[in-house]
Amino acid sequence: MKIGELTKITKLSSHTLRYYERIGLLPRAHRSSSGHRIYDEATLTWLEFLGRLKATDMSIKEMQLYAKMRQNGPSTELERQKLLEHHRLKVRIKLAEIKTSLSVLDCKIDTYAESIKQKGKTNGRSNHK
Amino acid sequence: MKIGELTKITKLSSHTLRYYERIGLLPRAHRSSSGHRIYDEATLTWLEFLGRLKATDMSIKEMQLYAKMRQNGPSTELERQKLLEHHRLKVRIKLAEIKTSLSVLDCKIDTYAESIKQKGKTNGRSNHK
DNA sequence: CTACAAGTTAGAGTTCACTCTAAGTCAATA
DNA sequence: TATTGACTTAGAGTGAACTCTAACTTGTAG
Repeated sequence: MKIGELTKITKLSSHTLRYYERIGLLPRAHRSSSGHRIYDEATLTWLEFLGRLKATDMSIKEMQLYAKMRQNGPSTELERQKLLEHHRLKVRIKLAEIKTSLSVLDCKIDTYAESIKQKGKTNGRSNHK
Repeated sequence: MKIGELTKITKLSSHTLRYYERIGLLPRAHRSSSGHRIYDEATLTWLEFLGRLKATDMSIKEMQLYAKMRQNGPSTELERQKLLEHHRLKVRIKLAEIKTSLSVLDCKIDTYAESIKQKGKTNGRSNHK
């Protein structure tokens, strides 16, 4: 498939896709006779996985490292596993942090709800005319 | 308390604390006779809450809006509640996304574990000498 | 009294992750 | 044949959130 089709599937701009290739997140795509990039299914699968890493806030630098190891074949599998385990740990910590913050948010919202309800009551009494 | 003490408690640099004041995330701190900033408990509490917003990836722009409403007193409580509810929704979505990605990560790590175990077996057989 | 650590300001610099521009090529349609 | 639109490249520009610099003043320990 051509770059335009891939932008539709991945919601990444063609600029971004070319940028990813430039910095080594994507392997150099095959070119058509006219020099246009031709992508295959494997690239799509890889982009989907990159999306997961991005969704969990992995930095481009770390993704580049992972991508490079992947290019270097099966001998890097143990390293790759370790990189992902390390990342997973950070994500778990972040997840716990978000959960805590979310309950603080819940609490704050409840406080506002209480306060606003209270104001309503007061206004009700004082605005009787 | 002075800025140095606050940096130790909040783990934010004095640069950042002054930056926050400059952009309106923190109200202008009282100054000592010599012009040094003097912070009170309320500022610390507010910084802790800002930390929760930051931990859930609220942008500085949105925090500025919230901070401004806060400065404008109780009449903005309903607006503030709505802002937080809107933010909470985004956080919940992000949380779900992270959970999904985390299980993809688990799966990938398992795949590596399997593959490496398999390699171990093969080597064990072929390296019997 | 002298160091020196900690504070002040305005404003410049950095990093990240894109995002866009300019100038050009190529493929398909009216 | 002319135009339209998708593609190519190298490289410049952007916005977010800090982070640091320079030049200066102030507070405290020896």
